[in-house]
Amino acid sequence: MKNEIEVFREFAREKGLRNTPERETIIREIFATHEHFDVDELYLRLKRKKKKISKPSIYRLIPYLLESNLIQEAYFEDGRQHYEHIYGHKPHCHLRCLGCGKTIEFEEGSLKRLEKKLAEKYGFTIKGHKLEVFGYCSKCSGNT
Amino acid sequence: MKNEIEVFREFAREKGLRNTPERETIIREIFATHEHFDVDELYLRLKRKKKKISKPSIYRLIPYLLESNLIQEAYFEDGRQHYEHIYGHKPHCHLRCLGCGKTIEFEEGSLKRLEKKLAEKYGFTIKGHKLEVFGYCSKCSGNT
DNA sequence: GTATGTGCAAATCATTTGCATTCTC
DNA sequence: GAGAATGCAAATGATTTGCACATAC
Repeated sequence: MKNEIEVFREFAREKGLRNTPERETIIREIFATHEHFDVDELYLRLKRKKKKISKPSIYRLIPYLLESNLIQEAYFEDGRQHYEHIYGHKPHCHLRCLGCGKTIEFEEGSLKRLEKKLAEKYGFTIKGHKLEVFGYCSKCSGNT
Repeated sequence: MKNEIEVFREFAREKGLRNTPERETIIREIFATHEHFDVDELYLRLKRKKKKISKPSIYRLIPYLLESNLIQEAYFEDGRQHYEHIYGHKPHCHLRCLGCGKTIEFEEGSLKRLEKKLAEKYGFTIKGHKLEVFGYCSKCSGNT
């Protein structure tokens, strides 16, 4: 299987975009951990590693990463959009604690069937879904 | 069944908040149509009806409307959070067209079972879920 | 009477944009 | 060499906050 850098190179070639060391650095950092990220966090991670990448470069890259399905939006919180890398991962949903923010990923096969059903019923071409379940984890239960 | 105004009055009393004509006007306007709304849209709707309500008053009320389960977040789009009133409605999910923004609401009973399963497996107290399915409607299919 | 809510104007903060320079293809 | 991408600084725009005045309880 191609790795994420190769995927982006190919995507860029097909789209007439250019590949740059900055873009490869950003992509490598995104895939370096399993963590979700927001732009500011990612920027700081890069800064800590002495990579001189500006925030606008990150912001300008994100639409392409979404389009090439390397990442997807995970959730919007505290006024910031959070993303996660999905290339090479099974599709999954999120269970989030409203107290401490802890996030658990889980798979849910039944949504495939649901997508098919909706496609037929409403004539949609389905591109994806986003399911978030929220509540309080065992530690936070009772605090609210 | 109590109406939305009564629900808020009771919520306010229990919380030690105050009820004001401005707040009732906002709540009435939210429930006046079935449409989803964002703060700016709601503000303009009120303005059109010659109601002098400021945006900060809307922003300050929203957390309480969420807490009292009169509204919930629907989706985040174009840099703005969109809400919908849910009091008196069955829980539902959204099917959104990435092309024209058209939104269809549908019910999905299987998520109740999923919630129960997650609660047991991870020890969570589940408060709710948000499922969005996206794709292209029949009109927009093929344009992308 | 007191604490809370309101409107206004100003502040904040994530994201976007203009622009001169640099770099890919 | 032309068109894209970069970094910087400035602009944008949603949301929040400070404050003086008004008002609900």
